[in-house]
Amino acid sequence: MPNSNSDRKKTAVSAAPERREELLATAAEVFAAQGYRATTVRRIADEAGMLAGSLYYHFDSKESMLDEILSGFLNDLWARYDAVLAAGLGPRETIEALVTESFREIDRHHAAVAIYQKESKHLQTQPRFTYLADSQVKFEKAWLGTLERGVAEGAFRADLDVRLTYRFLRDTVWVAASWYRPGGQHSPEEIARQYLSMVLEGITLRE
Amino acid sequence: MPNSNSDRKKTAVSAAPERREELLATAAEVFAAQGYRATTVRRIADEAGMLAGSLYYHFDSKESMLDEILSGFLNDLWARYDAVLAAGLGPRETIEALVTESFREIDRHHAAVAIYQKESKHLQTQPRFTYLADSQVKFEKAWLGTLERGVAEGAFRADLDVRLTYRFLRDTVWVAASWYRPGGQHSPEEIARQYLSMVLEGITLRE
Amino acid sequence: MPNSNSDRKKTAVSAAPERREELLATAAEVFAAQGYRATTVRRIADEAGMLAGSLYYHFDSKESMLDEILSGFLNDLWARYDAVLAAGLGPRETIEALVTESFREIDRHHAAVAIYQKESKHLQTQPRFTYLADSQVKFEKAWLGTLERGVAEGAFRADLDVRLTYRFLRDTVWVAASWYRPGGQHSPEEIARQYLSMVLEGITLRE
Amino acid sequence: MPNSNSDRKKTAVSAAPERREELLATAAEVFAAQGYRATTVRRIADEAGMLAGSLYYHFDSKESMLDEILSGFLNDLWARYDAVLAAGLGPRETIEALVTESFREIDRHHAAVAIYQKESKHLQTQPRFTYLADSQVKFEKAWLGTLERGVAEGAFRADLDVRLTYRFLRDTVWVAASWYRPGGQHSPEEIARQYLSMVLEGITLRE
DNA sequence: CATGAATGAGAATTCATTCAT
DNA sequence: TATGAATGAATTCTCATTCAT
Repeated sequence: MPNSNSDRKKTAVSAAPERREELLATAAEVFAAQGYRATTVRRIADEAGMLAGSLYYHFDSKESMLDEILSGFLNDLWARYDAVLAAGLGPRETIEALVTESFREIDRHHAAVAIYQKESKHLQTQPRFTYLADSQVKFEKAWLGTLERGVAEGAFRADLDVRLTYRFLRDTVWVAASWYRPGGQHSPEEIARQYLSMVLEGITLRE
Repeated sequence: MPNSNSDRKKTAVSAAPERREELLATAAEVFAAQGYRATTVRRIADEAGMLAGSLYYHFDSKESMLDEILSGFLNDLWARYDAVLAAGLGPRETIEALVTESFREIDRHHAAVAIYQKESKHLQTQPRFTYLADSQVKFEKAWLGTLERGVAEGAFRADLDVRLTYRFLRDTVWVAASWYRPGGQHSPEEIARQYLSMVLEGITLRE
Repeated sequence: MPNSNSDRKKTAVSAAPERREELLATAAEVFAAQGYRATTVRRIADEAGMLAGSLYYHFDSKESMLDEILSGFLNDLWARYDAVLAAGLGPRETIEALVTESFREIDRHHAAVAIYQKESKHLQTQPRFTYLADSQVKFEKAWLGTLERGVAEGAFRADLDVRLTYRFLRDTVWVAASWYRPGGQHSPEEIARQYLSMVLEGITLRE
Repeated sequence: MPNSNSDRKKTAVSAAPERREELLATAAEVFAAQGYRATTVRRIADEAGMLAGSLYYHFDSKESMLDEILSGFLNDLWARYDAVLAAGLGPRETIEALVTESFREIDRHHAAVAIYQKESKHLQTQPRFTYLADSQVKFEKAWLGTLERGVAEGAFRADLDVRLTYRFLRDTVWVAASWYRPGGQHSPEEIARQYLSMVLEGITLRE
């Protein structure tokens, strides 16, 4: 598990875990909309209908809210990725499954993903968030490995720079969190299908 | 014109424009690395070898530095996009040219592009930065229009959602700013070529 | 209504109004003694026994403290002036009542009056303080009108320039705030009596 | 002489004394309009058509400009007051002459007088400006003395508090600087005449 | 004489956080 | 659990002043 923070130090009271979740969801929404730094604790409290100080009954810092949001998302993500990777699929099918799971994660945790996109790069440098870097390494291993396997097995083109392709795929998928809104026109699966079609076949028409 | 701020209100002094540019480049680098909010004016000054207060001889606020960085980038971008759009190319060639110019812009203004990526969404709501929204509208018109023309003329597949394809392309290109470093292994043109190949032909191998 | 600011935008919190009043009184005292600009927020906080930042729990800016002080004074003043003007007195009695009420206001709000004297002229130009100008217009209407009525009815001399007389009276009264200290030798009523005697009868001895 | 600063330490260059006077006049105007503290050196320089730093060729500080303005005014004032006091006039004539000279001073130095009104009280506490306090003492001696002499000789009413009357007269005269504009409708002498008439005879009509 | 570019000492303000109630 | 009131450190910005050119 990349996120050592999942075994939470008993922050404040362990009580009413639903309230925590509610508050975290609220916080995630605001972090995603305004950026972590630009978000004041007071703003989150407003949104939650309480005073800023009251949040400290539930969490011990603004940073720990962020931590919990991000590690919650990554835990969930890896549970699903690991299942895919353990399934023994071929390279193309693995990519398809990973992309689909990713869009489902965006659907489930869209605020967390948006935060992850924006903040992860410079958070990684802080000790508390090294699990972000760990996750990225593992992520790269999974995707790059699959692509290389695909090239070796003749499923994917050999004339493309694999690292470039990896980045292309990775960004392409996650950046969708910036515009995706759950409950919109397309289901995650439908978006995944279209994305995969573009990525795998290209947008050029052929007869 | 998306960036009405190009006709700059005579900020502090019109002064030595090279110094301004230097300072803006420094600021852009730091903003890109740490995020706009997380960047302190003092940090920029340190990087520039002066005291925080001294920056205010050249700019009248941290925000106006950001403004100048973003509008400078967008002005430049639109000059090139407009040239492409005025060239009367076919849809596929237009897309190729736009993608190539975009990677060249990432090369020239990589810090500005990174900032744009991270901050533009919530900056758009501030009156001072409405030109960001204007630019985005114009941007969408140019790309979406070209894609639609391509579908109509049989250059691009008709079975894909065009808006989705547009977002896919757009994100695909710009997000590269997050990892691109000028002077790296690949030239902007080389990256553009690979990206275009993926996007146009897909990554699947065919005989 | 001259002081549109009386319907206060819910500043920080509506909170314990006594604390606010205490703090405002402290602030007014310091503003009056040192001048608004020369007064630091830190000085007010010191005087109030708290840290500078803590003041911002109660007020959202130094300026809003000033605003509240001045509009509080003017609200009070106009309540009393309006009562006098509605009482249907003759010109001389009206002048006597206005002068007396004015000295009572100086007694009640001596710091606010001193601030008003020093700062009102250049504050009027700021949008937030237009009510100062409005008040002055209303003020002039009340006093000038009464003087003119007095001249018309033969109560006051006709050979004096009425506007000059108005300014003379107005300044004469308010400038007293610069030396008046509540609880001093003379009551406001006693001072009013002497001032009225000078203004109405002159200082020359006659048999 | 109360203003020991008239024998100026050779500030910067003694050169071009007309330029100094011009600059001081400009500074005085701005100080009077915005208040000393609220006036920035940059604003004065703007008004004078130069850059802020350039002022320091002429003066060694913002404070020394203020000093020069105030002491210039007081020197001039006392030259005239002393002449009046030395003329051996009766109390009423002395008062008349002092009032008239005062309004002439307001005409000549209206900005300086306005500044004096606003700032003198708290400047007095600074060592550099003790001459303001000295002047006030001398001033009180001259006016109070004349009033007392007038009461003793039967020229003025004995039923008024002399100190109150003194303050009344003093304030009444100087405060006029806040609205007086040279070149306006009334000459200083005309204003003096009306003021004296009010103060001496009162504003009540008598047959 | 004047400019341009800085300095450095505050100033107001923000905000995460604490804590007694 | 939540509130109200504060703390204190940091942050942006201001401005008088300096000084080499």
